[in-house]
Amino acid sequence: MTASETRLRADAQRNRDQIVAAAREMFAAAGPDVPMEEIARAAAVGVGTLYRRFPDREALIRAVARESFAEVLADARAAAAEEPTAWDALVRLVGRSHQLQASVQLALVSERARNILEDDPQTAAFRDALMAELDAIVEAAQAEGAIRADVGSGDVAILFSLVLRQPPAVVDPEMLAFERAAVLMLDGLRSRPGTPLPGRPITGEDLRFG
Amino acid sequence: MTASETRLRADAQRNRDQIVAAAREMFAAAGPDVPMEEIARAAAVGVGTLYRRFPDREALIRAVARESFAEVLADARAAAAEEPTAWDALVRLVGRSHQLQASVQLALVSERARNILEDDPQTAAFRDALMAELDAIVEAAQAEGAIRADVGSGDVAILFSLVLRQPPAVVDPEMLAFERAAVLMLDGLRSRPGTPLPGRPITGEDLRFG
Amino acid sequence: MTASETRLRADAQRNRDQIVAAAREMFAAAGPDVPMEEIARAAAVGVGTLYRRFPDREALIRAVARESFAEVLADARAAAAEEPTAWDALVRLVGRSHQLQASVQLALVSERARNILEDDPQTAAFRDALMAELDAIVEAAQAEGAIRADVGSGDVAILFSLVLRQPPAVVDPEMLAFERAAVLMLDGLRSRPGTPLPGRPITGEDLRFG
Amino acid sequence: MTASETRLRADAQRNRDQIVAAAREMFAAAGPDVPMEEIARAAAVGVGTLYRRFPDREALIRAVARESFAEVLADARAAAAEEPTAWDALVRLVGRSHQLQASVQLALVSERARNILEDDPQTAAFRDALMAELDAIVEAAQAEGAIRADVGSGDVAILFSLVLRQPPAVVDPEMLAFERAAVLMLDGLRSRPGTPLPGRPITGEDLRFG
DNA sequence: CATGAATGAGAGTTCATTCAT
DNA sequence: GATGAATGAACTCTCATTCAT
Repeated sequence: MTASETRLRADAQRNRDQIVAAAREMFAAAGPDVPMEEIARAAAVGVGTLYRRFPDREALIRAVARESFAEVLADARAAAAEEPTAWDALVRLVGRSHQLQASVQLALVSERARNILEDDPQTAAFRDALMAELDAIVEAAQAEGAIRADVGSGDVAILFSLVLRQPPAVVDPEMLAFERAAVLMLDGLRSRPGTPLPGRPITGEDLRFG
Repeated sequence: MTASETRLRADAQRNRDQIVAAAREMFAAAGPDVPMEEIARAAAVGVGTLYRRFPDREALIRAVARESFAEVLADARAAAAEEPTAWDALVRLVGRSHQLQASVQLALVSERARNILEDDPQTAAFRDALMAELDAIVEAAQAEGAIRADVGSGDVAILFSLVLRQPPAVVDPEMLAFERAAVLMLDGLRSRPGTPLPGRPITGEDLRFG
Repeated sequence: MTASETRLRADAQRNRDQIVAAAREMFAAAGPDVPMEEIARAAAVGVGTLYRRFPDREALIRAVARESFAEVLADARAAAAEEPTAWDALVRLVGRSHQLQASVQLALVSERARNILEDDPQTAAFRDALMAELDAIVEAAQAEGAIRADVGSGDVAILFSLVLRQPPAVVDPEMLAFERAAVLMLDGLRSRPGTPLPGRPITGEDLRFG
Repeated sequence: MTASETRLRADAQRNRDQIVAAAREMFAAAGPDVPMEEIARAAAVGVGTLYRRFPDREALIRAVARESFAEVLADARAAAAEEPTAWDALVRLVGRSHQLQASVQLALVSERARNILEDDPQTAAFRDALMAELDAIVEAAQAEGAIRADVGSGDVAILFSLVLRQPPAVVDPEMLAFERAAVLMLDGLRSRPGTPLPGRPITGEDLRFG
């Protein structure tokens, strides 16, 4: 999708997609240090092919992050457009946990990945767009009176990032533990006489730098 | 302190302590894969000494986890004993975030560490004791009418584990972002007409197995 | 031009020529191990094309060496025919340093290339013809009384090969360092009461085998 | 011998020496790209040991070059001190061809090695000392009337570097081909009505930079 | 006991060569 | 015929672990 990437041959494109998909899963499952060879195997290609497409691990991480971010962004826009209220949009976004994981993993959890993505303009662009979307939703939700006025979109983003991290996998999914946690967090955001918060609302801007 | 470890000579004990302390910091800072040699260097001992005390990396991880868990457990007991209400005890526990991090990191975040600790009876014992303590606190808080009745101590543990993970380090600490998130979560637990939760309360028992 | 190479289509021939020319430059500049892909790129063809024409690196090395030797041979013949004295022919040959480099590089400096060329009859034929030419020139120069009688054409060839190797590139070309070295060596060959030489004259024959 | 290298344990020192010796031979025989594993095998150590002592190939190249240069320098000083005339000292130096090879190989022939050594202050220091020694010898030889006045020590260094390069190995050593070439070159330097040289004498200074 | 040297397996990366388009 | 994609072997370098000093 980059300007600098000319159209690939059909089979090459298929391989590329398989690689990114495999990497995405393996990064989510085992962190950004999984052996390249395993990623290649999972994508059913040789290592050489992987390296032809992505000069090094960093390039692959960037590619995965971009794709993930793009999906999340699309999701956020769809939620804002389709849900009747901003609050409903927020609820829907949290519900997407599974799809958000890979990106959140990479973007926020791993030290290494963070450093890499920090310098990637494309990722930065996606993140900015995503924060802009969230800004709008949060503001609208506050106008609706649905969530407390003393939080900013940065606060919401952080809460989201917390619930959406790779679940410890220690809990039986049938137990809906994370769904419950999400509801509890949303309830904490609700517009009601709550405990006063320390500091000042965290904005999207506040999350821009490390 | 293990039964299997006979009393060490004073200097040997000092070495052991330095090693665990160094390992704890480095695990927290750089994950459970930091080179053993670096840990040794940080502890000002040779690798040989490290290996004499801990036969392999797993043993070291277990030792660090045990120590961290022991501190958290002591903390929880102190909170229960010293705070006027169970709710205050909960608030105090969340506030301890910084001290909890290392253990939570190891115990919950890293896939690898999780697998190792899963089979360690000592760690299991600490975890059980900790969950028992939390059970009591949560129950008392519910009796006080401080938190909603439809949550279990497992729900609370999960919420805690979420806020206590290694913070993304992307946010200026002056901004108090994590303190704010903690308050929002606690507010979600408050006894008030909240959104109905899916599933059933998660108990401490529910967290026992993967 | 080989018997085994049937006449190529015009464009194929152009490709072949570009490849050899590119290889020649890159071998001279970066040794006989330059990536095949880079040679292909420099020749503005795909690797596949390169491999269609030259089954492997050795074949390409041979082709470059043959072409270079052919040029040197032509040069030597022209010098012998056109210069008034044999001595002048020798001087002119040394002066050709630049054009000789690529071939000398490949033929004499790189261990690997030497081994490859050793078994190539075409290269051997060129070398033999070249030595024959040099034989004649040296003999004539001795008859002229221009150079000492106690050297053979093999001695002269070795001296030439020394000055003609890839210059260390450490010296400013404006300084004429290699031109000066060439003159000094030629002066050493001059017919004058010189230091007696050890051993016996080296002939062209003597250089035939490794 | 570096200030930064604390005294090694006896066995470690022995290994280190074996490694440098092995590397020296293999570099001379097969260029600066020989597989590290082969060097290790030749030195009868594991690769790990090699890498513990020399963090990467460049460090090893530097070590070999330093050692070689040091020997050459000692040799030059001894020659200047022990030989009756400066001319004899020059003759003796050229005769050392075999011992000079490795250093000359590394320092002057391989593009790669040159780049590495260019930035190494120790190597630079050795080279400067060596050039100073040669300066003195050449000047003395000119005062003796033994060599022509229109050459500088840089000219002599270049001539030396030419004869001392790795001999093509194509010639039977019994034939004394290189000894003969050396004599021819020395004869070219002799003080006699010779061909006028182009440019101006090359000094040691002139060789300092690329 | 402590130390740090040595080992060797394995991960990342490059490139010659083959082959589908 | 030409192209550039894919493969896999080879090489460099790192690090857990063992062992001589």
